[in-house]
Amino acid sequence: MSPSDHPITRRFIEDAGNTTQALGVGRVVGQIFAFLYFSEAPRGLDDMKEALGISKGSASMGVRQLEQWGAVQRVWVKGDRKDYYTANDYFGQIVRNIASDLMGKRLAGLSQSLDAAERMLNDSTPPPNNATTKQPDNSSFLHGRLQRLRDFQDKINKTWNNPIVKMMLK
Amino acid sequence: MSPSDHPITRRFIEDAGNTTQALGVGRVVGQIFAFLYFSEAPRGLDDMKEALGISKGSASMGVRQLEQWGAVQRVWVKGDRKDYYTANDYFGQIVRNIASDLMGKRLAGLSQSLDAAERMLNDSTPPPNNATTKQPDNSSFLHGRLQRLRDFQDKINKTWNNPIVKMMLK
DNA sequence: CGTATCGTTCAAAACATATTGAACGATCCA
DNA sequence: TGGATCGTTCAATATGTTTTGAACGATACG
Repeated sequence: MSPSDHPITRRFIEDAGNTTQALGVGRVVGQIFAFLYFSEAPRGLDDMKEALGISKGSASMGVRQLEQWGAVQRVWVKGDRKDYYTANDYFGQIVRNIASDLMGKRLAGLSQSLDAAERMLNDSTPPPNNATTKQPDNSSFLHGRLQRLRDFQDKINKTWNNPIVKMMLK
Repeated sequence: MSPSDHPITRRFIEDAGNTTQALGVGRVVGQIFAFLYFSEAPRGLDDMKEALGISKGSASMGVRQLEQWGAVQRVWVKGDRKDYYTANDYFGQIVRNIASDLMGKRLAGLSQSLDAAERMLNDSTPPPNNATTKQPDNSSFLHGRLQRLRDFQDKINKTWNNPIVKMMLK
């Protein structure tokens, strides 16, 4: 009995697929997770392939993604050399992992851009007492905006790492 | 002087575009916001069109999206009947607005699916003392999984509405 | 060994989404 | 009122992403 046969679980599989797609992570990822989540017994690539109507390649890539996020766990079934998987239900941890993965690089990128900006501004800043240098655009405005960005970056990091927040999601 | 001419701001415009694209919200949205964020003076659709190399239609749609999220504000420039815009820098509020918009519908969808599931399960549950009814799949397993989903839903809502979290992002 | 059965890879194709731009209605001004 | 200048819309198109599936290497087993 496959979850994709049951009208209830079929709907959740659909929902999960739409959600992961909206997150920019591909629809099959969500589908596979939901399929496993509603499977009592572990499942292999061929089960997913058949139940969800996807290719074996998709199943392989999707399940690997899920594994990297700790959303899914590989289990050994003795006497069988296929890979079998089950879904984790520590949603809080999974969400944190995914968010870290998706947000992390982006915050690092922002940090780099801010550093680069600061460097360029310092290099091109004229000696303070040289009054003749033209200042074509209002560079104090730019400084202010960059500062606001730094503040925001800090706040995000602090909120994300806040123990209370961690606990609430755990 | 347009932000898109400045090497520093040009980079932020690029970053912002990539970020919003990754969020599944379209690249121009981020580009427009960064452009406005680094413009001291208000800007009109034609400014965006020229500075970012996008069509007027894109500028119109993107700026409207930003307006709905409270990320951008319309300002009147007297003697000109064009629409001008400036960027807000209450990032915390903006993030909350966007997250509510993107997450809200999805959580509502989950809620509906859970309700529907519960209804279907109740309808098809046999009278407790009728021992002859077949129970083809382990329905207690399904119940458990649905319950875990409900718990998760609750936790997300509570965390999101928690005053501490609100304050940290404000 | 040779064969069968896995999971993985990646170029090509299918698909989905964002962007364009011409047409349009609204508004302003002479 | 007529013409000019806005912003908006939406079908067509361009762009980008996901999915497929044949080819492949690895491993188990007779």
